Amino acid sequence: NPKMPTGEVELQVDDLTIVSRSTALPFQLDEDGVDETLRLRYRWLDLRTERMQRNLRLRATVVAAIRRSMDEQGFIDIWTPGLTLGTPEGARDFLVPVRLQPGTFFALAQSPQLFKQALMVGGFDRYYQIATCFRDEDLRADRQFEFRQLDLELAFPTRDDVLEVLERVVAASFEALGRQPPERPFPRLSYADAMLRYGSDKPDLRFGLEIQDATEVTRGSQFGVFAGASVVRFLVVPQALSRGDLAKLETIAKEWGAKGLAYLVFDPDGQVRSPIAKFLSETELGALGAPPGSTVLFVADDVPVVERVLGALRLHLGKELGLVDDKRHVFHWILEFPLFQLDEETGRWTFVHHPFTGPLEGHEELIERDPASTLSQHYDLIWNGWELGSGSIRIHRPDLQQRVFRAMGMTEEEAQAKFGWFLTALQMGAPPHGGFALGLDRFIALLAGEPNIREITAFPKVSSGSDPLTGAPSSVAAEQLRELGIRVLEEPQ
RNA sequence: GGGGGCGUAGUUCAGUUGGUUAGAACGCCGGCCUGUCACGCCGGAGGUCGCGGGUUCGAGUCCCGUCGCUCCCGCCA
Repeated sequence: NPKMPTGEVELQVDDLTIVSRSTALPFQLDEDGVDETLRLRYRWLDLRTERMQRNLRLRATVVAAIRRSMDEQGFIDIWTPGLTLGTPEGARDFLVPVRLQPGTFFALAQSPQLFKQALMVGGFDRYYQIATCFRDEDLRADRQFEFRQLDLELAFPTRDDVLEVLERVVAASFEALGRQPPERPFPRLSYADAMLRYGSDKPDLRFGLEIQDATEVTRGSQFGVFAGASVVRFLVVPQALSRGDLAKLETIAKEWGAKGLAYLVFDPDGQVRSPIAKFLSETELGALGAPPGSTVLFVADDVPVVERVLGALRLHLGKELGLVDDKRHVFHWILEFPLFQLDEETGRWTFVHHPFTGPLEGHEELIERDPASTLSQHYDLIWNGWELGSGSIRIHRPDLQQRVFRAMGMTEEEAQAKFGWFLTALQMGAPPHGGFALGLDRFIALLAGEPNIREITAFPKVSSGSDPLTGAPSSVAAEQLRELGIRVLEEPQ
């Protein structure tokens, strides 16, 4: 049968020995759409499917290419501990009780961050590792308790040196799969620009539909909502939307925190449909630059709300109206994130990414004076709207590190208690350094065209955090707990 | 912690405005078939409609609760 790959092969059987028998299978391996829990419970069968074979082989190919690229670029692979010191900041730790010292706990590493910085002080000027990280937070399509990241750090790098390393790794991965690598260097966009034009710090740049600002035009508007808002921004949708479309969009806008969604529909015949048209002058209407056959969607509010809502609408419309070109692959960098953000619970300044991120050159003296305006040397790598990873040029001077801790309301004693060993390390001739962490699972899921990272993980957990294959997690024997000096207050259901 | 979606044979699904013995395909079991290749033909087994409660003469269908899965928000330095 010429239609089959092995259609020209014919075997003549002389002798047949059955070496292994099978019971009836719980599902058929050539069928799509089998319930995922069932697939995971019998993962050894699911792994036989073409999809899983393809995905895990793709994963191995990419990992091999990454290691080759890192090796060629002069990085050496060093392991850092999985069992380490817990940190109250950041993600929740997975805690591991310690038998030899009852009442104490290790935390499973959330990232090798401080260890890799210590490696820089230790004279390994190009380190990398495919590190397993653990975070006890709710699972998502793109998040598991444990995940792998390509973790790397360099001594004496410029920001562009770091970006170059990553761009080569991405290109090597594409090449290993026989694909055309994305054009380099990847486009770069400041955080401020990204928020202004796309309402997101990880915009999908496969389509335009940029957010525009009308605050200047509407400042003295007759329309009170516009006149009173901090900012008024809008999207010009290249379609005259129906009443039903607009109602749907308003629902979305409200879900994201907007009080309402003002619109102007410019019908193809030149008519304007809108409850607010009467408030707007010819000058105001003209300044929007919306042609017939389009719709203008306004959000007027404080800056964060406007950004969030229009960012969400832009993404929704991009998909809904088919503006996203699935064949395109857009990698880009977001640069110059703020260093601090206000913690709404405590009212204190806290770090945006982690407290070891260096301030942007020239922004050092803003740390105390104007935390909100202090920009950092942090950068994110984005692929089609997915955050693939992030990195920064770190703080390598102990005095600067202390100032950043202080700006976040941390006393010297607190800083010592939490990061004392690390501050001491910085005091002993730490070289300037910086690095990156690339989320391997997300990267590979995207390369494989899979909608979630379970599909590129051999034995993943489901979103409740349990493993349908082994049944983990489980309660443990009383004797085990006694040995650890632990008493359980809540029995499992 | 919050919001949306899903849950019916082993699997994927259908199941009318609530109505009699809950169906199909594939799989499974038995039989037949000496050129098959999604083999074919004949026959058969297989259901606590996720679970619990309620409304009703009557519930797969309506209501309440609960469990599981999933997507999202919060969270994820």
